[in-house]
Amino acid sequence: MDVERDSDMDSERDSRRRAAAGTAEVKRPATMADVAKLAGVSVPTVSRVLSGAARVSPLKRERVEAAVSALGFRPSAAARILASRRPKAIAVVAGDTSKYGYAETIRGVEAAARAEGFAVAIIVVESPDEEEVGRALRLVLTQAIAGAVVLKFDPPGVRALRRMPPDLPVVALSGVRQTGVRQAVLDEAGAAEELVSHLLRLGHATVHHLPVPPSRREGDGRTTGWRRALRAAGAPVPPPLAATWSPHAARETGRELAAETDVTAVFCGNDELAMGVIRGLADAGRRTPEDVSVVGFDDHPLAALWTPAITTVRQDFFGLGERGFALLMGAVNATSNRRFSSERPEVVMRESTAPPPRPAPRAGH
Amino acid sequence: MDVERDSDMDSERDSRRRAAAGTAEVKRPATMADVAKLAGVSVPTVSRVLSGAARVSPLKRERVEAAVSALGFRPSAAARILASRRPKAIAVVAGDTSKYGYAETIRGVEAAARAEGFAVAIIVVESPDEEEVGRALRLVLTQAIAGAVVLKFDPPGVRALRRMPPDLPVVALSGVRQTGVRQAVLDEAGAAEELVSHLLRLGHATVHHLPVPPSRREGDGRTTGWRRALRAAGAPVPPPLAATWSPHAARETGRELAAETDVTAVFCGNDELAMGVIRGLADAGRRTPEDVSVVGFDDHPLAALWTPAITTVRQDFFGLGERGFALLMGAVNATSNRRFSSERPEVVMRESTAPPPRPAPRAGH
DNA sequence: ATGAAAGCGCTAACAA
DNA sequence: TTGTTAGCGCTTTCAT
Repeated sequence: MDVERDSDMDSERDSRRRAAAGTAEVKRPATMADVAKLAGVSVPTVSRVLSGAARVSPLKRERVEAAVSALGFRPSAAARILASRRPKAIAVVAGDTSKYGYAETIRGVEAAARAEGFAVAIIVVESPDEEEVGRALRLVLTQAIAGAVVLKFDPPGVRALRRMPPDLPVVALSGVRQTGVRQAVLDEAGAAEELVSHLLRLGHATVHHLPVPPSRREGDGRTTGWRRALRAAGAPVPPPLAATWSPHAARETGRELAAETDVTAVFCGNDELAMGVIRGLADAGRRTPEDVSVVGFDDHPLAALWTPAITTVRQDFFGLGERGFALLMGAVNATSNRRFSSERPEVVMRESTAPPPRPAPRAGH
Repeated sequence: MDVERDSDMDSERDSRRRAAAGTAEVKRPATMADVAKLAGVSVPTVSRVLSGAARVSPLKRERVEAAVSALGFRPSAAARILASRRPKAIAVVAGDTSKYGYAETIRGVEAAARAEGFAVAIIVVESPDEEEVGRALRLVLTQAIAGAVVLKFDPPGVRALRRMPPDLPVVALSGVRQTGVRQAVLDEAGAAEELVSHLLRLGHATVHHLPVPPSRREGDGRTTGWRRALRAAGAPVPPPLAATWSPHAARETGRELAAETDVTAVFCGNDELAMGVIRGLADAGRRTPEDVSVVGFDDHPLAALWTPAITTVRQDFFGLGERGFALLMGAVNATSNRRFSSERPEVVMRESTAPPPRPAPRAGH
């Protein structure tokens, strides 16, 4: 393994820096009192300089700044929060952090938070079990935070949201509207309905649905929109396929679907599932979109690169995260009492959809 | 948009809960003193019950617990940290959070941290600019944290690491060994060398390289391993292609590569780039692996699903994150002075590699 | 504009 | 086992 050459001195350099910072005292980190003494001012004056709140004479300000850098002083976050009662961090509670939608949403929250000087603490809730949710919540509550954003994308998120203490400012992020809770949403149902309607208009007799694991018994917004589109068109509503987050399971599903020649269109709960289905279909010799149309959801960064490029719904997860943070700040600073923010995702037509191979019995209107 | 039915009462329920928690006082959150008074014990006893540190008589313990839940008491994290000097959070500093390797690494850190009761604060450093790095660092340092894990995957990470204060426990995570800093690594160079050697043994005269944007001038571990393999085999070392993180740019590169019939093998800095290259090659009518072999790096979850399934190197980013956290805890608790942890990623053979179309002029050794 | 005094809400020593 | 006494290192009145 290659070793960086320019860094051999790092540890030595560190200890030198450490010694320089120590100045008079032994090893205890410098406090504001140390700075005040060295600068010949009072502690509150140091505080004023550092927080920039009140006006301080240029002379003292200068001496304070000099003392700060001489001592390598860094204020204690804990003391600051305790005294001011204004934590500069929020928590994000999520069932996952790695999957595309989750990761992008968190990225959006983080970017918005960082712009306001807030850090974002991540707490994942792995399962909806009572115990696991409790553990996660306890972890959230032992942090010094101003509020929390809960990703209500899945059962763990739903459970966690339900158990958030009522006096902590909370914002829920999801695809389904819910009253009573401050929340930002993406109108998934509307977009799903539009996407499925498009398939129906292409002439498909119906559209099958492979959902992602739903956050609610009734199914999530995507499933709702799918059902709505079918009903509106008078098309039969086939039972949803077995929900999964795994593209590999979806590939298996695709192979099985290949045998059923009456399925000509599949609406997948997300793009990764669509990729799996397309691959499974191909394994079994059925082509997309010539034999079977397949659509996804989310506009995963690789959806446009897939063969064929996947028709999908672009979800602005990053923006969802940003809106969630904004809502939370409104609550934290009591600067706004907006409780709801919604955006409509946009259908993106690509190559994975086409009319069914043979005119379907009851073609679209 | 559909609205959840069971939640219409939420806000009303909340206010009821709030009122119940308020009991005697107005709206100030309950403190330990309140609990102590109600339970008829001293404040330290309450503390003992809550932290479980010292033994408390069953009677008092019970009364304390009753008081706690009656008041809906939750200890102040800030006060706790200030008094105990033991923050229960760490920071992760990263140039990105969404890309596969980053997201998985963070997930690993978070999981390990959560198991120890630590929260993970994410701070992203968007660019290596002096100013941006300073901003991010300031944000890190205004948090009450026990230490930090820095993802040294890119220039922002490298810069941030360099500027971490010497008295904060820090662990670097990367693919390249560096002395002087506590770090966990993946031996990317070794694995890359193995992968490229495999291509050479297949009969390719040389292997071209499309790097990800490197963290160092000399190139990262992947590039180093590639060069080493070529040199060891006496193969020519072509100039690396233009580095990028974008699969779409890689697609363009693939299209261009299609014109150069002497390139028969391409080693991509990660799987997403490999996907782009394969797609671009296909756009131009060249097939993988019949005409051109393409390999990636990381074992992205979609690499096995791609057509053709991509030969790559499986990187255990999650494990990297876990190891990083463990190293950090060793430093924080002064319980271990291990400073280095390395794992060797594993080559995964799949379908995107084959011998070159025509026997190359100087076939493998 | 500046300093003195008084906490913020908890944990850590210490004594009992 | 329990209570008393001191802080932890800041920010916030409140004088001046």
